[in-house]
Amino acid sequence: MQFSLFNTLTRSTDVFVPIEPGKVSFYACGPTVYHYAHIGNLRTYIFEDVLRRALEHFGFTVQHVMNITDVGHLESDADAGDDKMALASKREHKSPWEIARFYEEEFFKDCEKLQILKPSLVCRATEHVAEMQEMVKTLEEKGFTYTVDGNVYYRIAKFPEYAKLSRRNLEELLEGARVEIDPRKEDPRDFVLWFSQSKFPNQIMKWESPWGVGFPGWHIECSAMASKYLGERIDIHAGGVDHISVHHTNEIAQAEGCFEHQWVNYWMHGEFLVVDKGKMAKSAGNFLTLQVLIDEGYDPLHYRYLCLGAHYRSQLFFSLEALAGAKNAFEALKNRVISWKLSPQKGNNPEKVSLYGNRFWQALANDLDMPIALAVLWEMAKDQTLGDEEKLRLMRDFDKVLGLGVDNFARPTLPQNLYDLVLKREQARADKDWQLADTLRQELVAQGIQLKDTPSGTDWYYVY
RNA sequence: GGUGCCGUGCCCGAGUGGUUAGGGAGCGGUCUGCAAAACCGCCUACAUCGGUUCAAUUCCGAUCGGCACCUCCA
Repeated sequence: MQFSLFNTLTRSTDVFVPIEPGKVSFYACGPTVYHYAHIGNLRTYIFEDVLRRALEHFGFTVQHVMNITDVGHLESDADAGDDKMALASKREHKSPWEIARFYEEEFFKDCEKLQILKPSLVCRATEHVAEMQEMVKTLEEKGFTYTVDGNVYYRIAKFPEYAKLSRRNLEELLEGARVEIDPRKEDPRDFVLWFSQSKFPNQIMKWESPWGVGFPGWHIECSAMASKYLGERIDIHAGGVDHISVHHTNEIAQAEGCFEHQWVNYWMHGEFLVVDKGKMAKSAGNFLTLQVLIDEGYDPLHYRYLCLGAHYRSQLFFSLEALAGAKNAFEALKNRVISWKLSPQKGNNPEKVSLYGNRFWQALANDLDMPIALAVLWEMAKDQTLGDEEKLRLMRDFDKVLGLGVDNFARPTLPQNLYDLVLKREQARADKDWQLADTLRQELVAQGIQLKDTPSGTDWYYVY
């Protein structure tokens, strides 16, 4: 099966061919850890997780590296009132390092709840400042930089392919520049590799450097760490669409300036989660964390399921109504799977089984077309010519990329007092005391337990 | 202001030049002691206006609307 992916670099869906047969080097831009991740951020990590799982299914050994940006935005004098968490942390008298570590841990807790596989390797920017400085030095030696007042700038003019990923022309960038221009720059489009003269004079995180005491520019960490762990040639580099025109463009300029050859073969970008007022952002009002959804009574996997329903390159319109729909679908699917587990009919339809398997994986192989894959999954689940055992086998296979935790789906065990009620009602039914039976059922419903009378006995499940 | 993407039924969301994915919600039926689940059926679509075509939701153009990027940002 040919596995194809949409490559931002070529703007086309290309057959994936790794540099080294059977192996994939995969770098995913990680979180900036001075705040909780919001569900928009998490959508991107779910996309990357599906990508990684799909690669593994198709037989590749994936070396998945993710950075933690724990420097760069931790100025002690953040824009007043803008970053509530930073202010809160300040009140708690935590250092930037403590803040960073705290949110890094929170981030991975969220990922775990969403069943996002942990990267093979996680690297922190603060622990790789030396590597970044080395890269800046190399760029300096090759003439890609200039230094003014201790700030080292990347000279865009020296890298003609600068716009190859964003496909913007440089004049447009100039015209569009709406931010204040650093007068030290030769060209407004140049960017900083090392700051010794920050616009944030109270920066707490500082390092010695050949250019002065300061801190690295926003983009150098990814170039330096990705290259350190994955080499000078990388198969896949992924992130959010917002990174195309600045962050990844600058990463390319840095890395390819150093190596003098193509750095990354496939660039992949996940689209945004959007809400009424636009993309989810840190402005108050549309900033939802996973915990908020949990507090609203949702399982993190409901959110994962919601994300799986949309293609990663399409914006997803988030609403609680949409999430509720995902929740209902997920719970219904879960209950089906549990019923397959409880009374597995063998079934004997190997042709159909392999057909469904092929269609599902074919969809994934077509640039991770998860919406189509889910449609195949539902068709399979409702196919009465398949046995439960066959369906379960397919679901377990599909779950390798869905990551919904099919193996964990189980009929809940009831607390003794509720189980006693179930038994009591069964006795009432046997006695044909329908009134008592219905009363008992209502009591259980009030406790969130829905009963299901079947020819082989009474079954139960939680209603959410 | 510049650039790009998008506008699908109550909601989320695929897709295709002609036979209308999938899920959720709703409605009706079968089943059930009654339910629930399941199954069957129904219900709402392709922003607007032109054009190309035997035929357009699908191609082209315009308009309106939304979003994103150009600036830290998933």
